[in-house]
Amino acid sequence: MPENKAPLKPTDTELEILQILWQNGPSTVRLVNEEQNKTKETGYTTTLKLLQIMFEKNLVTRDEESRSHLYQAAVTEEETQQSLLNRFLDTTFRGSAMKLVMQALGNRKTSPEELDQIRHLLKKLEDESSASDS
Amino acid sequence: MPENKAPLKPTDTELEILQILWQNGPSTVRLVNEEQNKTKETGYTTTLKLLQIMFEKNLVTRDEESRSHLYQAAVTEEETQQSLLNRFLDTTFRGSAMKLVMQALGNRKTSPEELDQIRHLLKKLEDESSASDS
DNA sequence: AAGTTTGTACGAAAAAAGTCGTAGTAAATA
DNA sequence: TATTTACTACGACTTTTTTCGTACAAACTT
Repeated sequence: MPENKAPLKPTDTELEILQILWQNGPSTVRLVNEEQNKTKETGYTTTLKLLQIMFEKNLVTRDEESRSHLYQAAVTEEETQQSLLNRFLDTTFRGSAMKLVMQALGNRKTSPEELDQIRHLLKKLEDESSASDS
Repeated sequence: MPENKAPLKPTDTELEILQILWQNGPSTVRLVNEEQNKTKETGYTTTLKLLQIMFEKNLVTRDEESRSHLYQAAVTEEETQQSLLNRFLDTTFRGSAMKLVMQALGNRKTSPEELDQIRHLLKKLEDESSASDS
C-alpha cells in the first residue's frame, strides 16, 4: 500500500518526464533527455535536475548501482491520470463528469469500436448500480 | 467571429476568475474578490491586478462607464473547456479520449439519468458517422 | 468643505517552475 | 598514465504567475 499523502500534482514538465518513464521503463537521464529533445530542446542538466527534484518529491525512484542512475516512475500512470482528472473536472467542468464526457466525445472523432467499448462500460455501470440498490 | 489567435490557456487563477464571471455575469472587482474569498483569502488589489492582466490578454472585456468597472468574460465557458480539454487529453491521456471517458465514468458515481444522456449521445454520434459514410 | 471610503493604476516583491553553468569524479581511451 | 568523455551534485539565474503596497482620484458623509 503506497503511503502517498499528497494529492499528486506533477507540473507540466514533470508529467512529460513521467510519460517518458511510463513508456520506456527505467531510464537513464540521458535517455529521458533524448526523448525530451524530440519534442523540445532541453539541456542535459535541466533534465537531470528535474529528475533529482522528482526524486525528492518521490515521484520517481532511482537505482544508483551503476554510475548512470536508472530512474523509474514511482507513481502509476492510472493513479496519476485519475488524480489529475479529478482536479481537472473540478476546476474546468465544475465537477460535472457528464459534461466533460459529452465534450470529449462530441468534439473528437471517436471510432465506432471505441463507441462500442463505451457502450459496454455504460451497461456495466448500470448493472452495478442496480445491483447495489438491493 | 472572434479573432482569437492564441490557443487559450488561462492559468489556474485566471480560470477561477473566469468561472466566477461565467456564473455571475458582468461583475465588479469587488464582487469577484468576494467570491474568491469564499474559497481562498485574496487581497482586493490582487484580484484587481489579475483582472487587469486578463483584460490585456483579452480574456475579459470591461465597461468603464461607471467608476467601478464591470468586467465580463470575453471567452465562453464552452470554448475554454474545449481548449483545455484538448490540451489535457494530449498531456495526460496521450490523446485517447476513450481512456479519459472510461476513467471519468468509471471512477465517479454517475446517475442513471446521466448515463442515459450519454447513451443518447452515443446513438447520435453513431447515426452521424454512418450518415456521413454515404 | 474636510474627511473617510471606495475605486483604479502600476511597480515591484514573493513564489513557483524551469533552465543552466560550473565543479568534481569515475570511466573509457589514446 | 595522460587526456578526454560521461556522469552527478548543486547553486544560482530566468521566466512565469501571484500577491501586494503605495499613490492618487472620484464620490460619498458629516
